[in-house]
Amino acid sequence: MAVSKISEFEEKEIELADIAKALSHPARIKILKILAESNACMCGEIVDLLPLSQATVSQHLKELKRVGLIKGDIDGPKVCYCIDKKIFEKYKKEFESFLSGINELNNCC
Amino acid sequence: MAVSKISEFEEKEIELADIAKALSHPARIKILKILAESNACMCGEIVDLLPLSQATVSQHLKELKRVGLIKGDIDGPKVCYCIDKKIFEKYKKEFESFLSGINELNNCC
DNA sequence: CTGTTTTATCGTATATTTACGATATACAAT
DNA sequence: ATTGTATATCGTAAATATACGATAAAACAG
Repeated sequence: MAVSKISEFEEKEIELADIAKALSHPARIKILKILAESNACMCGEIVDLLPLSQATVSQHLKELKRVGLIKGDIDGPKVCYCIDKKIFEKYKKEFESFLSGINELNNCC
Repeated sequence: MAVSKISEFEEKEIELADIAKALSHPARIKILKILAESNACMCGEIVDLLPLSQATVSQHLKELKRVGLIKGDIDGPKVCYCIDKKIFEKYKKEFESFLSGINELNNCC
């Protein structure tokens, strides 16, 4: 049991769910805010702004990288993370299109 | 270990992550689409449109109910599910506001 | 009351996520 | 070469999510 059935859904549904999954932890929401609103971008700076260990923050950064929302530029021994504008914009549009589609409802109750 | 640190984040970040979590499975994306685009709303009808068992679909409906995105009106032995327009609209706005805020970036790399 | 239909919940197995310490790696400076 | 700094990865423990069969509960039909 608990064999994943995700592959039995449509590509679009899987993608939307995957983007949502990347945003489904407050640490990852906060990381995106930090990258957007402050000048902080080094992994270490982000760690200092979160109530989590360096290893755990690194894992959250990896999840954001997995879906492409952020990318990391190596700068000597450090890594400068930033939002991938292009991919972020693409996902933002897809998500908003989904949400707007849901809003034109024919509610039966 | 694996003691949750979620309570150490800000209320807004927790809420956004929680909405995203509710949308983080293709079955739940599809359920919302079904409720919006078709006349189906009974639990049984939804089950017939998904590649999952009745018990599993019921669990996914419960998760969507948990955050308030849908509600279920009891109709005899059946339950008619529908999107809670008010809460959906509220969350939609919060999410879009978050996404737009991220878009005005001061990228350092 | 009995049987049928519909949905929720329980119990359970497995998979995935979250979290961290320890360690490895990669580079810069001395 | 050695030392220090920054980050990723490994190993592991605990928590949560996913999935389903079986069963319970609720409401109606006959």
